[in-house]
Amino acid sequence: MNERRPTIHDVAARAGVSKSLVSLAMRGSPKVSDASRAAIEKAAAELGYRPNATARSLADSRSRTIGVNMAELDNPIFPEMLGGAHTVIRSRNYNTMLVSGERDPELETMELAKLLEFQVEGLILISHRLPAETVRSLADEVPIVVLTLKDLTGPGIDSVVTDDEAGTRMAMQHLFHLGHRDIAHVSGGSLEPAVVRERLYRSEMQAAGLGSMTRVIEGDLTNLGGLEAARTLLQEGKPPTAIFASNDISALGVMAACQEFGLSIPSDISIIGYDGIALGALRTLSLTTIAQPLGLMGQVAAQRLFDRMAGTQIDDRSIVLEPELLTRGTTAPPRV
Amino acid sequence: MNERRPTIHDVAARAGVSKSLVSLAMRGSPKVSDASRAAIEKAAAELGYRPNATARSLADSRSRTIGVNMAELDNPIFPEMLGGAHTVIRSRNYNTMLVSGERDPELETMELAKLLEFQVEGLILISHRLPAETVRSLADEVPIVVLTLKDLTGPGIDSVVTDDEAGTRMAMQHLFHLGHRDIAHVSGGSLEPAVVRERLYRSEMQAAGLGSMTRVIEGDLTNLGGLEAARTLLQEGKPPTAIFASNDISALGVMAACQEFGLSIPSDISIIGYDGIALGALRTLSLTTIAQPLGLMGQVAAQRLFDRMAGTQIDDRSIVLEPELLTRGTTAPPRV
DNA sequence: CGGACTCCTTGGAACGCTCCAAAATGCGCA
DNA sequence: TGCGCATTTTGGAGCGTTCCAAGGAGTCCG
Repeated sequence: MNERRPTIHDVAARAGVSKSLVSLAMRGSPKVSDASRAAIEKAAAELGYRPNATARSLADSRSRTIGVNMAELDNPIFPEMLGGAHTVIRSRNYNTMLVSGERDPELETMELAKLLEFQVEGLILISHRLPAETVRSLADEVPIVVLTLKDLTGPGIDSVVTDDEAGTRMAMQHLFHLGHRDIAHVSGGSLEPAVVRERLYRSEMQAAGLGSMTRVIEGDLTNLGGLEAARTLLQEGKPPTAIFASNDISALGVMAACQEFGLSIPSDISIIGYDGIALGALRTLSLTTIAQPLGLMGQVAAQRLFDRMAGTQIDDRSIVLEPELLTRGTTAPPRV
Repeated sequence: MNERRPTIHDVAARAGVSKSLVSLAMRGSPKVSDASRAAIEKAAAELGYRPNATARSLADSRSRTIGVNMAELDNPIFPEMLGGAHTVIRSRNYNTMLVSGERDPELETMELAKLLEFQVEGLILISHRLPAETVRSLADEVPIVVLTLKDLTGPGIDSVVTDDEAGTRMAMQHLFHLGHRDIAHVSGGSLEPAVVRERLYRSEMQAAGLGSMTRVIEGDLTNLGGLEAARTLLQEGKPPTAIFASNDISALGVMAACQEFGLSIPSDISIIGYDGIALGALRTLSLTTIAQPLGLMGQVAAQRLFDRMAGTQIDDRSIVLEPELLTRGTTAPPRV
């Protein structure tokens, strides 16, 4: 490796100008004469000069960095959102500092603290397990956008979500239109989106006069959880004609269980998921689902963050995007 | 947001000591008296003091940050590797700065330049599209570990790969043992691992006296590529009894094509992939594959990087990990 | 030819921390 | 009581930038 990296001083010396002028030239200021600019660029190139972003951050107290927290890697919706956010961040010439709390609130708090020490100018929480209070106190130091959870509000906190009520309604209507009446739900635990989906499942069943057929089996949004929930359900006796799973990953588990029980999809049983993970489009799976615009959510989150950072006085709010029904191969009319 | 963040001076003033002592205390130096330490901690807590990592980096010229490049997000092997690397980086109390070149060498070069400006102490290239020369010149400034490509060597460059020759041999032996002789290969383009896998497929066929049955259809490591390659193959006439795909994602495409052609897996046709993506374990898919220890590869890469950064004089080399056959549901003896 | 401008260019003071040499303090013991 | 030594504490000089007020060099015009 190198001895020492050349600094702005070295460039200045070599170009025969002052460090201040080099600083201006490096930032493309229009008030540098063509002659000086040329000399500086030449010197910089010869020395292999690279500006030191750390020093720059310190001097102008702008880190040009956004912190992103992603609690879990095993559900692909999060990397997809990350991709969207990342694109916007890069296009603004900012950097992304990524941390992961691994679902452990304490670890997560520490990781976020590190981000703040690095002076990130904004925070995107792609998924988190923090108490609302902690998030609020962080928001006191830096603007925050929370993805997928809208229950969290407060000064300096925005959220980006999709309309889970509408989405669930679309899922149920899709099944109703196909002629299903005996529809079970594999739920997803106590996190907000799962709760909403379960609630809407129930109310839609009720509204369709199918209150008595309502069946909810506890899942946990994982593949295995879906598998086991569906096994439990199918062991009980007469299978429903359709299952609405709280997310795609668990829907895939449900599919596996159905296959184990010799049910063919969609002729014996229809399955619909929620999320729209890229994976579900694989021809092998072809999962009907309610798609959230995952990449877009990430983009919108990042954009919102930049607006906020720009200081535009804007209200704290949830940005609600619309989900979309993707009819693929796992749903069909019930057998008559 | 806040007016101004408290600095070490504010803490010093409030605790009635010098800034130097606060600096020592904050870093847990043993030479601070208990009384001072208590006073400092109290003051810091009251002010909500947070050390400024940027200033610290500048002062001791250590950024405590590792840069990671991930060219593409759509093959899940990369996020899995990222997860492994991330864990190690965090455990060393370092931060991860993530960039993505989106398969565009020019963009990628710019992104990496930004990382260097941020004074990252090491670089992990989880996937990249850079000319070898560019990588070598980067390695002049900072240690680099390259994942999945071993053709790249040079001072300061290490790589972490799995033994693709052994892996491919395992795949072929697995099929041979099951009794397959008519085995086709869906290849993966010109990147190194795919080339090796294709070469070994050919030589294994040859060695088994099946040179005349060798059939390679051009794929591109994507799902769609696999789908189309397999369609082409199956249209040709008599299908092989087994297909070895260059990676899992394309193997899933191959599966879809087989289903389209009414072939059931594994009774009519066996399929084996390569990579061991988590997804392949989903019960719905149950893809037999040669697993690379993806998370471990990321961990090893990060560890290697830290060794290198510690200045231990070590040879540049490829670290080669062993792949493993995961026999799942897509392979079986051929129909007799 | 001098003043008023405009354009460029400059040195020094931040930014918030670490490092270092040196000063202050405290303690044991002769 | 005083000296030596170990333990604490301190101010100042960086780290590589940006920012700013001010200085120099031309240029134009009366």
